[in-house]
Order: sequence, then C-alpha cells, then structure tokens
Amino acid sequence: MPYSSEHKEKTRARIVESARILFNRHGFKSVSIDMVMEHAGLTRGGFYNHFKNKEALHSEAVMSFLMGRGAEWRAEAGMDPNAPSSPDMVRGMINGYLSAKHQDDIDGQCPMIALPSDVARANPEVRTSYQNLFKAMVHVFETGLDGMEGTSRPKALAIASLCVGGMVLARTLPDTELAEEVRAAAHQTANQIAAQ
Amino acid sequence: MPYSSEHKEKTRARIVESARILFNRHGFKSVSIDMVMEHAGLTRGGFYNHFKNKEALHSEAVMSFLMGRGAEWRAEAGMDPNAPSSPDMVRGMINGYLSAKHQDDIDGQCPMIALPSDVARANPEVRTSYQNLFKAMVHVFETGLDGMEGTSRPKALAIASLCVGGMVLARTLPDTELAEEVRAAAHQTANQIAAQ
DNA sequence: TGTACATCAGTGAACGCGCGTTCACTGATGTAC
DNA sequence: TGTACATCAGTGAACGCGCGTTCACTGATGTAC
Repeated sequence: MPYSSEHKEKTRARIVESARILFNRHGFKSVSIDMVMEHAGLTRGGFYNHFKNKEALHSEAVMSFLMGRGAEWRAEAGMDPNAPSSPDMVRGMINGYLSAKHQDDIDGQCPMIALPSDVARANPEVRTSYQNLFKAMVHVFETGLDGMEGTSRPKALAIASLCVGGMVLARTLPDTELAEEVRAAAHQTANQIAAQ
Repeated sequence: MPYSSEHKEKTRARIVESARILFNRHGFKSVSIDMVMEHAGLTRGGFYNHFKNKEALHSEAVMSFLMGRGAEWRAEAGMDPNAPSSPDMVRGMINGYLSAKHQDDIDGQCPMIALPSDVARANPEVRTSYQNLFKAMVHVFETGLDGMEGTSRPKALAIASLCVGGMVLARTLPDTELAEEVRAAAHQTANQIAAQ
C-alpha cells in the first residue's frame, strides 16, 4: 500500500476546503474544477480520484462548514452538538452571526448566506446539506429559548430567518450604509425576540 | 422608417420578460441568451440589436419586476409609489409576500427571493436594481408604520429581512413541512412587529 | 540493511459540448413618388 | 392608388474560449524478500 493511509484523506479534505472557500467567493457555477484543484495545489485530472463529479463537491463543501467552523463555534461555547444550549449561547450565536465581522468574512462565512439561490436550484444532496446547517442553527435557538411559554419553536425559526435574511440582504445591497442599517435592525430585532 | 415606432420597444420588452421568468427559474448563470431569445420567439443573433451584452439583461430583468408585478401590487392597493402607505397596505404586503401563493409562484416571484446570491456577485447596475426593489418594499413598511414611537425605520427593515429571509429559506429547504413552518413563523413574527 | 517491485495518487493532453458574441445576409414594412 | 426603394429588425452560420470529464501515463512510496 503506497502512500500512508491518511494521505488520500488529507488531500480530499484540502480539495473540499478549497471548494468551500471558492464557492463562498464566487458561487457554484462560476467556480471550475481547475480553480478548485489549483487552489488546493493540485492539477485537474486528479479530481476524479476523489469525487464522482462536480455536484458531489457542492454538498461536501456545504457540509464541511458544519464540521469545520460550525464545530469551532460549538466548541467555543463548550457545547455538545446534541445537548441543549443556553440563553447565553443563543445571544452568542445571534451576536456572532449578525456581526460586522461575519459580514466582512467572505471566505469563512456561513454557506446559508453565500449560496442560498445556488442551493435552491441544486440537487437533493446539496439541499439536504444546507438543511442540516439550518437545523443545527435552529436547534441552538430552540433549546436555548426552551420554557418560554411554549413558543420557543416559532421564535427560533423567526430568529433564524432574521439571521439569514439580514445577512443575505446586507451582502447584496451596494449601499454600505443601508446594508449596515439592515444588519443592525435584524440584529436588534433578533435579540428582542430572544429576550421576550 | 420601416416597422412601427413601437415595434422594437415591444420586442425588447418581450425579451426582458422572458429573461425575468427564466432567471427566476434557473438563476443568471444557467440561462443562456439562446434560451431567452427562444422563449421570446426569436433567434439568438437579434439579441445584440437590443442589449450591449448579457449583463445588461440582468439588471433590466430585476428592474422589470418593480415596473411589472410591483406596480400591480401598488395599483391593487390604489397606491402612488411615492405616497405614504397605510397600516392596511403593510399588512397586505406582508400577507402577500409571505404567502403560500408567492412561494409556489416560481415564475412570478420577487427577484429578491429568487436571485440573492446571483445579485450579490453581479455588477453594480444589477445590485442597484435589486436595491431599488428593496427600498420600494421598505418604503411601504416604513411609511405605513409611521408614528410608531419613532421606531418605524428599524421595524420596517426587520420586517423586510423576515420577508426575504423567510422566503429564501422556505424555497431552499427540501423538507416541505419544515419550509412551511419557517414561512409561517416569519409571517407571524412580521405581523407582530407591524402591530407593536 | 538494501533492492526490486507493485500500487495507486497525481499528471496533463485530449475530447466534445455549449456558451457569448460577431457579422454578412434577408426580408418585412413604412415612405416617396 | 400602386410601385420601387431604403431602412433596419431579425436570421443563422461561424468564431474562439472555457468547461466537465476521460484516460494513458508517471513517479512517489510502502512492502516483500
């Protein structure tokens, strides 16, 4: 067995990471396999040693956010992915997600913000990966708001809609002042709903 | 002067309308000029009699929504685009935008829902067209909520974020029950903010 | 310990295809006489 | 009123290019002896 057993796995992870970043920058359609492989320090032909086709890379890249940055977020909060969260964690998530830092971080941003219309037209695997991201976010909100007069579920969904909607709009509007105003309003409203 | 003076104008409008529908279905990148011209009952070569290039069509198509469906909405409400709206108009807008009917209407939907990530990566003209759509929506909310303790502006922006975020998510999530739940939660919350 | 070998991750030329754009043309139609 | 003409909207072949994918190969490396 030439090459160590982890060698291929590591290369594959590097390709997925390159894809995640480039998709965040340019969207699915504008990123070619050449671009991804070059970013990963490889050449085009090798791609098909790792993936069936380009579509397989879409869902891997979206999923990788949950395992990468998403896991970091949960680790920072000392949180088991399946454990309930706390009101502090809800505030932390809202403040982080709707922050100026997140808006400026093109490469590291959440795919829910970078790729909504790309995913809406993608195959079921990609859409399921996106949905898992969304469910993870809602889980944090819902369990963190638990005990609030039994309204924690719709509140969690509304806060998630504000997070995604506010950031998607802020990223799309060319007037940076207006974009900032939208982000701030979504942020404030999300916190109000969480505190009600 | 062969052909009537309106002939070219009408053809152009037909191309834009075809583009608007196809972009709503497939996004900017997946729609070719061939597809647009065929949908308009024309052949590819004629496109450049009407538009400088494909990008010019992007902003025209986004803008056309405001002049088309958007104008219908305002007309139904008997509303001058520059006049202030009423609380009734705010409720009508929220109920229409976050309705099941709007979610099912792929061809006729608002471009803010269909094309957010496409627009975020487009040129300034396209982004400005998108922003004008957004401003028109915020104008309805803000003037309709006027007099509410001076908080009508952030409330209008939060409601707009819920409208766009709720619908973008609903369109992207593959689980239709979950999508429906998100839309309903965004709808309910938007109405609560408007009534506060 | 050193060497020959087998494996398979990675290479890069080649393919067929569809796209945006150009351009010489065609032919429908308004106008001049 | 009828005809010849000029205009220009629309046609469709052609272009160069980049893409996703394939495939024969190369060469780095772990293993067997």
